[in-house]
Amino acid sequence: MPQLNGGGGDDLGANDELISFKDEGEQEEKSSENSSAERDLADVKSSLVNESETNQNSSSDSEAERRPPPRSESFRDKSRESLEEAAKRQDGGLFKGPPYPGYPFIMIPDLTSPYLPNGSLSPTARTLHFQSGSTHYSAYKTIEHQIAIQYLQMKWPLLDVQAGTLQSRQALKDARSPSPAHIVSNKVPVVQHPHHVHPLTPLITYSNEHFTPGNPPPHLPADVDPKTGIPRPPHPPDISPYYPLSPGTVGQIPHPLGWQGQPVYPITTGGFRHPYPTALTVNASMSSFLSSRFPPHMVPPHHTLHTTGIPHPAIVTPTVKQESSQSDVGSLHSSKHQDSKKEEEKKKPHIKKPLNAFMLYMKEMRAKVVAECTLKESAAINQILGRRWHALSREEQAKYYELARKERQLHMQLYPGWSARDNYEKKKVRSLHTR
DNA sequence: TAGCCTTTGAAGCGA
DNA sequence: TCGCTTCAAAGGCTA
Repeated sequence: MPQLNGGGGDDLGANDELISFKDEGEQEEKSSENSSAERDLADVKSSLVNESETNQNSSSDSEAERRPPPRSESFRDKSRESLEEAAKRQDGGLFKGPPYPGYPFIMIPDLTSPYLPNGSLSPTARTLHFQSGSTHYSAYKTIEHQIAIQYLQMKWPLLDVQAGTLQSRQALKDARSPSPAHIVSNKVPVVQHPHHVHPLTPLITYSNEHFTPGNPPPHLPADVDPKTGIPRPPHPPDISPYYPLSPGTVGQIPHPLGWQGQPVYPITTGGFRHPYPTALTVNASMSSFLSSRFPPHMVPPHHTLHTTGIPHPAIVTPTVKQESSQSDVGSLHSSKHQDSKKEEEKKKPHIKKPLNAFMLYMKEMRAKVVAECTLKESAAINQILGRRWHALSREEQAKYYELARKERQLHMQLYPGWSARDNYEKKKVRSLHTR
């Protein structure tokens, strides 16, 4: 497993996956990623994925430059000309490039100076400094700092963390992703498009409302307010920006990214009986989160949101049971129904497995891939995402491994007795029948 | 309408 | 310990 600290960690991925990146040079990785959308789209559009293809014609130099040799994307090299032709065709129509300027490439922190005098990052500079490589990662003193910054960019893909560009992008954000905008304005979001809900929302919900629009650009100290210049408390190295709260302590922990000492986790403990002991503040962000993670009928109206009792995304209330109960109201009151209802009530809510690193990555990038191409089938999208996952640099992958690790840690804290076996056995019966 | 497809990673389980 | 299996998300597709 790759580790942020270089070894001995728990679960940052397979070493064999990352070894190949060590000698390939991340610069090529970045460059390849820049064009990965076109190639991915071309691949998918031409033939989705033909796993049976061989590497007989894989001697393309340009291809070798863009892709790590160990990752023999066998299907990629076949009919390269046709793929390029397909890409050209799509380039003129279907493929329009990333709809979000600088995203996801902006996720790559760069300490060079592609920024405009006002601190913003010119679109051209974004591309250029993206292609210039990632050697500046070393400028970050700690991986956690890096993750925190990247997290800000992940949380709001449309939000240019560079100070000064916020207004120019506000229109775009408002039009396509209300999350940054409404958080900025502290207004209640009206509609949260599922595709633009940040996939890491489950994590964010534990620390939402803390990322104000003036998040410092990566090249600025994270603890300085880019607007006011007021230094902010640095991120405590021992507290995760994603899971800083633990039962009983969350109320006293000011979020490291919080502003002017604002309590980030206002905790109300009264009457909380949910498996999640840490009462989560329900606000605009949470409302959006609920809308995206739960069926509409499960999402209470915003005005009824309470500061407690918010289910964790991992908890799936048996909606079918609820619907069936509602449909039976006033119709049947047989004892059989009542018995089954009691049994259902006794059943524990379905606690889902915590998402792994790739799942987190998929959730984040799915909307982008869908936006770049017209594909909507998850099977095809996942193929693209799987390849992009392998194309990620170690740092980028480590970011998701770290998120997944924290997700599991939180999951363990919230559900001490939960085991993957609980869900495993439920579907095992079905699988035995179907497979 | 349930299940499949497709991806990676975590976890469980049996040998 | 190793290898296999299941599940997590997602949405179109299929029987």
